[in-house]
Parts: sequence; structure tokens; C-alpha cells
Amino acid sequence: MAESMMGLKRSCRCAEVTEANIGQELTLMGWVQKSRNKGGIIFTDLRDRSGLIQIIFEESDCGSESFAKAEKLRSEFAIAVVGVVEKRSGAANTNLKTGTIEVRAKSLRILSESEVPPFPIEENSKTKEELRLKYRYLDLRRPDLQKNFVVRSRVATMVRQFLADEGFLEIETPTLIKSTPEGARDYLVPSRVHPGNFYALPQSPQTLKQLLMCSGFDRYFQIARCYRDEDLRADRQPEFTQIDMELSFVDVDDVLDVNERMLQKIFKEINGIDIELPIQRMTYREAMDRFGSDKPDLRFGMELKNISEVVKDCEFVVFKGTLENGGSVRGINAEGQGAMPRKKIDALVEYAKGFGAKGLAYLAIGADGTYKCSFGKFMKPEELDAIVAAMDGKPGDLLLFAADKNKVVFDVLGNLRLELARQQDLLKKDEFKFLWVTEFPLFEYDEEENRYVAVHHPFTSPMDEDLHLLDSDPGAVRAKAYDIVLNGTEIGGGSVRIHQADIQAKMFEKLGFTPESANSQFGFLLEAFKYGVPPHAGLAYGLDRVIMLMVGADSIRDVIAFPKVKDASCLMMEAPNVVDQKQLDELGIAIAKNEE
RNA sequence: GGCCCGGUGGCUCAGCUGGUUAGAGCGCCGCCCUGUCACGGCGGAGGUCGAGGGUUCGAACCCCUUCCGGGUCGCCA
Repeated sequence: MAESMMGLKRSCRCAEVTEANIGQELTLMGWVQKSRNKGGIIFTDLRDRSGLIQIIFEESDCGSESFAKAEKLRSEFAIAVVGVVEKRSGAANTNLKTGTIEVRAKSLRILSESEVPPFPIEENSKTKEELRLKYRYLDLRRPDLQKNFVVRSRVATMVRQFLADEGFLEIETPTLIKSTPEGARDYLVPSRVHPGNFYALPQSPQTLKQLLMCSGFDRYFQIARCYRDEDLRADRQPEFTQIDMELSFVDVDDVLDVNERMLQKIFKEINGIDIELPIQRMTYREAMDRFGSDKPDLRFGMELKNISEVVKDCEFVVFKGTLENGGSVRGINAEGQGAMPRKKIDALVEYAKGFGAKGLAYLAIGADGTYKCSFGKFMKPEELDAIVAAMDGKPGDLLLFAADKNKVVFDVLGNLRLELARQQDLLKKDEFKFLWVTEFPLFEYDEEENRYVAVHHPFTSPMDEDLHLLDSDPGAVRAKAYDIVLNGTEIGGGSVRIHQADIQAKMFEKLGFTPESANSQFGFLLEAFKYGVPPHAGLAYGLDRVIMLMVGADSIRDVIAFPKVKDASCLMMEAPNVVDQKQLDELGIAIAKNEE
């Protein structure tokens, strides 16, 4: 039976009560975490988002009616208690913020009873995520998840304040926009008024914020929801949130400067860490060469070494053949792993094959300096010594080598490096290593489509130094694009945009657009560019990922209130679902029958 | 779409080489208990072993199909 809260007003949250309140009569409301009935005395832990406080019921204080109700309290009942704060006469509970005090109840109202919850509402839940997501509103009662959303809210507030102080305007852009088939798949929304026509939900407000620059707002930001109809991952949801910004009359350094100051402020406030400015910068080329990744994790070393020169004259066909075909031979030194059992090394080889390696060569240096080597019989002893020297190998080290096209070698060793770090527990969640990666390639060649595609997007400006290569060697052109990387995760990225019509036209041409197709997709932008475009640049963060790293979560699901599961459905509301035939008819949509 | 891991009372798990009555802890229900806070004591209920099919004298266990969840590769301008 649910009682009214008429006449009651909550004084404060549970864990906001302190010893300063001793002697005061307070009204508290919240959920029963746990009730311990000792017979003539009942202890109830009352919970809200601030924490817990112990309520004590004795019939002599609260009367027989309230005491009878207190005897019936069960977990997750929503209740209201009027009582007096007092110092505990029993032992204090050092695990609680309110552990030295308690509230002696004068009256109790059961505002709402609760069925036994399907899983315990407690910190560090061991319950399957599947079940927690079905009852997400209960899962969200758990303190560890609530903490994440407190952080998320604080960050959003700080971002708004910081950017406002820096002269940015917060401007909203539409979420029913035009579909552009480049890049990720769009979520489509049918138009009732225009049967057969569709809006798309934005993958990002990219073109719109560029138009805002054309309008003269000069510094814009938005905490924007974005949508991509692609497969999910631990750090990818179909809808996610960007901190999106764009600035006019700026170049690369201006964007990086304001952003690293923002990061410094936020991480100081939330995590108490001091980011030293400027944040380290590394070109894409260097990142690939040293770490085999465009988002290197700098919390540990184990850098890649190119030994192509060292092995170029050897007789080992795998190395030799690779070099003759224009590939490279590179390795990493897993220091101190020389005694790794064969089985574990084999597992690493399998892991490497998952990234396209045909195999993985290794050389283990025993404690006594002897070699155990998968390709030893193809090499002269002095050649092995030269390899070990090039890798800085010491007794007890394990050297791992990949020989292939550069793309594969980087992919394999970059991932192997991370896998080894995980195995050796080198990735500390409370260590934060930031890095700007700059000078990304402008294009990459898409083998399937047989054409160049934009690495970032078609509005990214080439570097001035490389403009002359646009025709002769598009693959070598570097872009004024930059990513901000934290602990091996890309948390944001952006670029200086093209503001010159002729370069934009050239860009579309290189991407295989005809003037007509460019016009039909981006005509509104190209048209705008006829009327005085300011040079502009911007950046967008994946807010979910930033928060995930800040709070040490393993998935962005832990920082999104109602996330979706792997097949993009919502287990709680059971979306997506079948809709009425009437709705389909209004939209002029027929569902194709699935064969078989 | 590929590969890997998982699904057993409400929750978390165990269950051997297939063997007859599927267990444990927590939770839940009832009774008792005036200083508990991982409360305690006594008693009790609760299972289509994700689903379907097959092999077998016999299946939680083996095989096939399928559903659900997670990880990852592809994909994610």
C-alpha cells in the first residue's frame, strides 16, 4: 500500500546529513537498501544518490503504527522518515560517510512498496549485463553507475563554462538532415509529406557547423547527439555524443591550444591530474613507425624497430621475399619475456594472424644468452647477432618479427604490442597519457571501390606543402587533420577545412565525384562557399569515450544511461519494433518479405 | 558476415569420462531475537539445466540447428 507524502518535505539527501545536524529533526526520503530487524529494534539503511544513512526504529520513539510498518520494510521500498539525528550509541560504521550518526525515527511512511528486485542493487555488480540492461532503471540505482553520471554531468557543465569563457556560442543544429552516402551508414527517417523520401540522422553536425562559420558565428560548440548505423563495440554505440566545435580565422595551432587547455581543466577538476602543456605531438608517420598505430598508447614502450636494412641480405625467404616485394621487416622487443612457453608464443602467432599476418617470427634470448629462434636455421650466427643488436635484445628478452606489406606489419605489431602490454598488466587505468597525432594522410586507397576515399572527410584541407602532389601522388598528400589520443583511444579528431572553392573542387574530383554528384550531395555547402568563406577549423570529441576513460569503465555502455546491445536493440524498451500497418501506409512504405 | 567465450532456482556459480534423487553461497518466505551494519538462530519454498531435434538403455554433459548476451575481425568518411 502506497502512502502519500502530503505534508512532508525532504530536508536533504541521506548522506548529506552530518554530525552538525545532531539534535535536529529531519525528513528523509529514499530507498531501503537493507533492513535488519533485531526484534524490539530495527535498523534500516536508507539510500539515495548521495549514499546511505542508518535509520533506527524503536516502538517507544515512533509508536506502534510506524513500528509495525518498519517491520514490513524490504529492499527497494521507497519510504519517508521523520526523525532526529543523533550520535550513534553503538559502534560507528567506518565504511559509511554517515557512520557515526543515525536518525531515530519518529514516524515512517511507505511511499511505495517494491517487489524483490531481479538482481541485488549493489556496487560492483556481478550480474550479467543482459539482465541489468533489461532493468536498466534498477541498474542505474547502483552507486558505481550513478558516480559515472555525476562525472558526465559535471564534465558537460565544465565544457559549457570553459567554451563560453573562450567566446564560443552554443548553437543547436537539426537532427533531421540530408543523407550523404560517403562514410558510415546513415539512419534514415521516412518523410510522410514526401513519400519515398528520407531524412538522415546526422553522423556529425559537420557541414552544418561549417555553414555556421560562413554565417559569421566564428566560434561554435554543441554537445551533439550523433548516429551511425554500423556494428557496435565496447566503445561504439549507434547513437553517441560529441562535443563538437568549430572556429573561424584559425589554423591548426589555435584549435589545439584551446582544446588542450580545456582538457587540462577538466582532468584537473575530475581526476586531479596535471596535464603538462603543450600536449605531446607526433605525426601520423612517426606514430606508425614507432607504434604501428595512429593512436598509440604511450603508457608503455615496446616500440617497433625496422630491421629491413639488417636482414636485407639474408637467405630467409620470408624476409627476403617481403623486402623484394616492397614490404618491410619490423619487430618489437618484449623485454623479459624470453622464457615465454612455446604454447603462449603460438597463441601470439595466432593473435597476429587475426590481423592479417601470415606468420610471426620470433627469437627468444635465454638467460645465458643463447638463442631459441623460429628462423635460426636459415640465418648465419652473425646475422642473428646483428638482428639482436638492432633490437637492443638482452638475455631474457623475446623478439617478435613481422614481415609483410607495411600496412600489415604495422597492424600486426601495433596490436601485438598492446596484447603483450595487457598480458603484462602494463595498462594502468589511473595513468593518463595524452597525445596529438597530426599530419594524417588526406586519402587512402579503397581496394574494393577502386578509388581514393577521404581518411577524415571530403572537407579536410591538404597541407599547403603538399598541394602540388594532389594530381601526381594523391596518396602522399598530408592533411591538416589531427586526433587527440588518450591511452591508445582516439577521443577526438578534427581538421582545418578547405575554404577555397578550387581546392574543394579538386578534392571532390580526386574522390571520384563528378561535379553533378558533388553538387547533388553537397550543393548547399558549395553554394555557401561562393559568398565569402572564412578559413575555419574544428574538432569533435567522443564524449562517451572521454567519460569512460575518466571513470575507468570498460565500455561506454557504463556511461550511457540507456545503451543498446550488440545488435543495436534496446533490451529495456525492446526497440526497434514492428509498427502498425497504418503507420507504414501513411509513409508509403512496404516491407519486403524475407525469402524462405 | 567470420571467429572466440558464455547461457544450470531470483542472483553468482559448481556439476568429472554420459549413470538414475542436479548441488553450494547469497537472496527469498515463516518464526525468534533491543545495538545491528556481510547481523544472528531455527525452519521452509524455489529448477521446462536458453529452445528444438538427434545419438544412447540412459543427456545439464555428446552431435546438429536455432535464440540470447559479451569480445573481436570486417565495418566505423
